[in-house]
Amino acid sequence: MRVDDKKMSDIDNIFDRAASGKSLVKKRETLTIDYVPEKLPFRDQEAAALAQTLSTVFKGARPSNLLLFGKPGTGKTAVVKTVVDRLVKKSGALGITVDVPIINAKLANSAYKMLFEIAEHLGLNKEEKKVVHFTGLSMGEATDRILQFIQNKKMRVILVIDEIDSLVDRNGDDVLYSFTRANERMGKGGFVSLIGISNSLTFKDKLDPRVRSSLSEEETVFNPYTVEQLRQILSERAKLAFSEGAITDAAINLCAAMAGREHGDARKAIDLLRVAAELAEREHALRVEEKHVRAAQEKIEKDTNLEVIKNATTHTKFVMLAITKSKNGNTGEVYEVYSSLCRQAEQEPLTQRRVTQIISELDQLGLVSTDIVSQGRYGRSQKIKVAVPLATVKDALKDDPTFSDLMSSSD
DNA sequence: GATCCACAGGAATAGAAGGTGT
DNA sequence: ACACCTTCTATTCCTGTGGATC
Repeated sequence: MRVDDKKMSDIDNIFDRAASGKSLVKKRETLTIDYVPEKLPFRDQEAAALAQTLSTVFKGARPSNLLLFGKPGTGKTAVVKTVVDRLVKKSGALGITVDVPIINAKLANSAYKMLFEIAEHLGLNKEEKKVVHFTGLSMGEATDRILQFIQNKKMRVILVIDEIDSLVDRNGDDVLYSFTRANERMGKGGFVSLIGISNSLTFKDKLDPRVRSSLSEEETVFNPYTVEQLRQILSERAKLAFSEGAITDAAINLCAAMAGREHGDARKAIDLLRVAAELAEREHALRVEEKHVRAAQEKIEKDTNLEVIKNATTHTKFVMLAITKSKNGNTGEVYEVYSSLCRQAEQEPLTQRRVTQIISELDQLGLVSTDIVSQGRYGRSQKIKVAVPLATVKDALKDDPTFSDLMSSSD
């Protein structure tokens, strides 16, 4: 009876809210990462410096290459986006055409796909037939075609490569070398400037010295936001996003504090805010409170982990399961458990070498934690532990038919 | 102190998948 | 039709090593 009452009143609440046209969030898009506010608080200096560098383009010259450093969520991409936006508008007004493709190297997933995206942005594939496809050509060939195109059209290009460190990790700096060298080969009229955005401060060490000096003609470091700065950013954003009184100050403060605990990550702070709002709306709360923020934190973590495990290859899943099932978690034991799981599922186990590699991949993703311990005479091994709740692993694996038997068979 | 375990993790390479130009 | 491209997964072969036990 009571349950029914509660359900009825819930339904009433939904109707009431809908009827009064009131919901917690009034402008949802302002809570996404893609949304870039008009003015970025606490980043005036950096924006001005960037604008200064790029302004060279209006004098008809090539702006210096530029490297931006900073931890995730410190506003690097946002600053670039706002400045570039203004630049493009201004150049339109002045009748100077500047092309500013913004490419995310990490999302592109490979150097080749990145080149393909650059080609798309610059319109190579619209102008002529068959210029750069998404595979098949050699890297050098694809790069040459892009540069040739720029040269022929005398284009002014400021190429922004976000997460440039992941590009270099995967493919080395050959592509960057070609782009930095391009200007020497290019006649008058056209040019390419590079703006690299890097999360890693040690990124420069991985570069060939020639590329390094050329790429970082200028550089800017973005420092993490302080908790107080995060709080201000959030409350400003909340004013835009939420209806009057739909979120408590305490909730905002908590978001700021949680995101600040890591390294002043504004992206994370805003993610928290958005998910907290979603959770609050789902339970038809009158406003977003601290408990929603806490729940949001858990949900975000769980969702990303869930996603990663679900999309892993079968053997990676086997390894993950083997780690949860192994007792003391050293490599030999995990491999034993893994092999027997494979046999149960009638699959050929991979070599140990490959399994250690998979384990270190899992480690990098933060799904497991490893610790190298030496037991003297008894060898040297890793101690591997799962770093996510067991329930998350089970949740992720239960949809995969290969694992349904294994999961139910023991514990 | 020397030894020696039980691995860690680098290097080279293969081959399949999804493509290219000529 | 054929040589050749990149990327990803996986294998083979290999050298390196921290510290408890001899």
